[in-house]
Amino acid sequence: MKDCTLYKTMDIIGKRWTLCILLELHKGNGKKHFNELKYMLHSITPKTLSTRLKELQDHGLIKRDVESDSTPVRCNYSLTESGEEFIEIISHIKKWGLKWKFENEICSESDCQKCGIRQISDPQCSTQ
Amino acid sequence: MKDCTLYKTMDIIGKRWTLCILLELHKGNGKKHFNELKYMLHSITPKTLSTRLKELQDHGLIKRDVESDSTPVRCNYSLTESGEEFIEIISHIKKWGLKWKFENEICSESDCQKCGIRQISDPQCSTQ
DNA sequence: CAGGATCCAAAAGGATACTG
DNA sequence: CAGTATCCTTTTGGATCCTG
Repeated sequence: MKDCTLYKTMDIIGKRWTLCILLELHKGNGKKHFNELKYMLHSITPKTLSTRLKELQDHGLIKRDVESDSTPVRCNYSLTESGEEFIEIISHIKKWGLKWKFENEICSESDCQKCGIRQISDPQCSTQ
Repeated sequence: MKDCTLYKTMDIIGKRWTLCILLELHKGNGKKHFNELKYMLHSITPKTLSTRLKELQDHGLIKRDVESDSTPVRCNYSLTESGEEFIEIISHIKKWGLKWKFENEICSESDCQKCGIRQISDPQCSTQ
């Protein structure tokens, strides 16, 4: 049971802050620095952020680019292709949550400003 | 951030064993007893199983029916409509996991006998 | 700026025994 | 049979300080 694709996947994306980080990277223009992420996810500690970023890199959902010509060092984090595709799953979860009343006044909006995920409006798999 | 539909939903379904339980209920004919589940998820403890079942009931994904004419008491657990629909999300997660190589030899099969989820074969949202 | 190191608190979950 | 109670281990993540 534990070596099933599903559970492997859930082990990666089921952890606290992971979805927040993916969404934060999805919302922006595509690149964010460490402290920028720390600021957006205002109650995350650097240790936890660092851990999550490393996990997501290891599993190929995000990538880390160092600006070579900057002092001090700056690192750009962005979603990879698999990371972007994962956002679709998050959309489905949101759609399900909205349908079955796991909602609040903000996420009931079709385009939630907080989580940056646009609600899927048709029954097909929109690529939003 | 924390009161978003997404995070509420993830709080419910992101916990260890939860997906296993939903899948176990999905695989069967629709009804399973407590000890039956405990046996299928062989390393789960009754405490954890009890906790998860209660959570899932509270959130409406499963229902619990007591067989009134039995001694000792027997309880049937089964998926509700929202629970069944959630299985579709699990299918999407599996599809994503397979595409991006979070796989093993078993779950690579289009119909995984272990997790009971048939891989979605077309790009649309199959209701499997 | 981007983290690593250390210490600590809280929570989740397992083992085992017991009960209506 | 279907859990509950108790105890305990492991995991997780937060706080804080430090560094290349």
